[in-house]
This record gives sequence, C-alpha cells and structure tokens, in this order.
Amino acid sequence: MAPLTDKHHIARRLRNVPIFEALNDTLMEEVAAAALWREYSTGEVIVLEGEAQTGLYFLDYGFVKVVKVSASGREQTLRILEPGETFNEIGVFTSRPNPATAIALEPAGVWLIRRNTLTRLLLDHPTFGQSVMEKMAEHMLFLVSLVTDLSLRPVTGRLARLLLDSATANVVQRPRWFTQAELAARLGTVPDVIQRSLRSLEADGLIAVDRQQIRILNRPSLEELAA
Amino acid sequence: MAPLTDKHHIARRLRNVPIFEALNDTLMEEVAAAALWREYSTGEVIVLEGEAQTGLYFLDYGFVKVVKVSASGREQTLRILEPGETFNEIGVFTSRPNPATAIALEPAGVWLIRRNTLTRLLLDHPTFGQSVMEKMAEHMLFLVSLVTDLSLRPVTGRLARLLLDSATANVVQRPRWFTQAELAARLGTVPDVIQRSLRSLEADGLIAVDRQQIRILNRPSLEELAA
DNA sequence: CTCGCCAACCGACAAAAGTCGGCGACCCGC
DNA sequence: GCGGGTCGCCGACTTTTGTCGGTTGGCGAG
Repeated sequence: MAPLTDKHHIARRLRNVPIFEALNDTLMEEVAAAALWREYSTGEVIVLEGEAQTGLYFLDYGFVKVVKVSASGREQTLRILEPGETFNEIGVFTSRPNPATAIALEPAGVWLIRRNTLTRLLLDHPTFGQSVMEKMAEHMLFLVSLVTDLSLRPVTGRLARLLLDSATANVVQRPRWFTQAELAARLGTVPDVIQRSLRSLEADGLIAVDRQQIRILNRPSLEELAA
Repeated sequence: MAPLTDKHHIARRLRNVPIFEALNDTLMEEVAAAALWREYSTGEVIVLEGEAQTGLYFLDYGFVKVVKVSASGREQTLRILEPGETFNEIGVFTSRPNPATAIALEPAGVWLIRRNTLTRLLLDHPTFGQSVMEKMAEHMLFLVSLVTDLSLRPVTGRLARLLLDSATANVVQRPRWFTQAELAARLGTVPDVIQRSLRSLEADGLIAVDRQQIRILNRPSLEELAA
C-alpha cells in the first residue's frame, strides 16, 4: 500500500499511455502528484457495485475484471482490463452509483485520479477529452458486440469467437485465473455448459485443451462457427 | 427533404437540449448553419451498419430505433431514441465502421453535425465535451444493464422490468410500432415467447393487455418478478 | 365497404441452456 | 508427504427458449 515509486517515474509511466499523451510534462507531474496509488492482492475488490464513485482508475500492473453478480450468484463479466487501461468511466462521469464491481485477478497496482483533478484536466486540455471519448466509444463498441452475441449467438459460437480473438499464433495462453468458470462468466453462461462446449469442439478436432493453454487446430471451421 | 426551418429557429431549438447548453448564441448559429437537415419516413434507414460514419445525429422529431440484425434474420434493439437525443457517437468517435443500423419508427427529422464541426466544437468548448461524455456514460450504463439482463434474467423478468420502466401511472401506451415483435427485439428474444410471457402475466392478473395499451394491475408482484 | 395484410394467437414439438449429484485429479499450503 | 479445496469432468434430468404450421381478427388501403 506504500507509494514506493517516485513521482517522476510515475509521470513518465503515465505519459506512455495514449490517453494521457495530450498533457505536457509539468501538468503530468501535477497529475502524478495528485493521483493516489493503491495496490491490491488477488481477489481483492477495487470498486464495489453500489458505491458512489469518485475517480478514474488507471491500471498500472496486473489484471482486473469488472463483473455484475445476480441474486442467484451467477456472474457476468463486463470487461477484462489489461495494464494501461482506465476504468470506472461510468462512475466518474455520471452521478449514479457505480453499476459494477472491479476485482483484481492477480496482484495489481492502480492510480486513482480523483474527480476534481480529472475535471480540471478535461477543461484545460480538450484533446485529452477527445482521447477519453474515443476510449469510451471503443468500450461502447465492445458492449454492443457483447449484447448482440448474448442475444443472437449460441454459446459455442461465442466461445469460438472468444478463442479466435484471444489467440496468438493459434494458441490461447491460460493464466491461473483463466478457469472455465471465468470463461463462463465472460460468455454469459455457466461452467458446465462451457465444459460441454469445449469438449465438443475438442471432439471435432477444432481445438486442443489443456490446463495451461488452448490450441486452435482448425481455424477455418472455428471461424465458421463464430460467424 | 427540404430545409424548411430557418436557421435561427434551429439554433433556438438545439439550444434547449442539455447537451448543447454550453455553447453561446453566435456559435450555436454557426453550428445550425453547418448542420444538415434530413427527414425520413417510417421504416427508412438513417444509418446503415457497416458504413463509415461521418457525423453526430441529433433527433429533432419522431422516434428511431437502433438495431443489429443476425444472419438468421433476428433483430436485437440496442436503443430507442426520443426527440432531443443524439446518436452515432460510436461512429463519430472511432474510426471503425458503424456497428449498427438506425431506422425511423415513424416520420422523423434529424440534424447531422459533421465530424469537422463537432471536433471544432469540442476543442473550443470543453464543457460541451463534458456533457457529451456524460451522455455517453449514461448510454454505457444502459448497455451494461442490457448485458446483465440478457445473461442473468429470464424473459419474463426482463419483460416485467421493461413494463415497469416504461409505464406512466401504471399504463404503458402502445404507439402503432410498439408490436410484440419490437418488444421481442428489445428484450433479446422472439415474438412467440413474448406472447406466451404476456399471456401468462395476464393469466396471473398482473397486467391487462390490449392493442393500444398495457395496464399494470399488480405492481408489487411485477416488481418482484423484475427484481 | 371490402379485400388483403400483418399482428396476434395457439398448441405441439425441438433444441439449447441450466441444474444436480457425485467423482477424480491436481495444486497449494501446512 | 499429507490433506483439503478447487477445478474439471460426467451423465441424467428439468426448464427455458426457440421453432413451426396454421388460424383468427382488426386495421388500413383502395
């Protein structure tokens, strides 16, 4: 929880992120000075659904998932964040209580830029605002495709597409937290269904599954399923 | 298709919309002068999925739906627009092709503010940018709740919630275009299922359905279903 | 006024998704 | 090296959703 890193280092680091590139050096240091540094361990809650939210989060290291939980305990993942991305745009730009919960998937460090600081930045640097809007538009695009997938595509199709999208050289690496349960939460279903789906894809020779990775064996057929 | 309305009138009209309130009079007239006026009749396509999009649309009168269509012909409604709202944020803030189709549900008139104009406005008036971001955040909120509804809630629950949300004094008015098919598209299912759902709610005495309106008879029970 | 169209209605069926109980294997911490 | 917990696995079953074929009836266009 201690702010180990010195502020110059922070400023340089933030500066490398596209969203902040509009800001000049002195201002950037000011931001860095005003930002709060927080670290979380695996499974810890970063923001909780229902809280009134006060700032924009910037993920420095680690992975974070944003989820909604139903009354019956089922989980729907809204977003997986990689280092360099920002989150809590909704909490910070509307007055409503935060709509979802953010949880660290592995040890993670974030910068919290409070609303006041953010507002000032936006007023002083319109180009910064433009990159924020662009980011938001891209996130909306993602949500739109999630909606249409959920309503128009069967589970196997969604799974196929996710595998294709997250594969590098036909291999999807699986960090420890990339379990079938997480996969299910991302695709809007339950672990059992995912297991059946994976097994059936494997039986058809389209993929090979093991604990550490999933290999794509027959890309064309998989693409057809995802179409 | 003719720009009947004079530009002063337009400027005044646009000015009443929260999103434009940050702009001063002279600038507003400039915007109005640069905006393109378009009218559409029922069922006409305003923007088509896949087109590269060039401007932000402002809906002056009429109703518009934004939809995605699947290969099999099923439709998912992403948004219903009322007069005064803007759309095509995704098309204008990202370089990607437009992700969805906008269709007029009844005769509609829109203002099209081209990207250049918009960019200039955003650079000159940071507070304008803030209201745009707020609008986008609210739209994201809507998409988030759509996602969680689709993945975590059964059809009847979604239907119950939609009825509750769109009722005024326990009555949901049904314009001509508010058919079961449209209802189905909004809730991510098919007309037949909606019909069953409506009939079962009616059988339980929770609602009364006819062609022009749906009345809520037992709000508490309906709210329980929607929870 | 009448004709034709489209929304609504219905029952029976098919398929997809979700649930449950229990089993085995692996990994982690002790 | 042992024990416990989690993840994955599996088969059988239930529920929900989607599909199909065909009928009815109201509304608008002519």
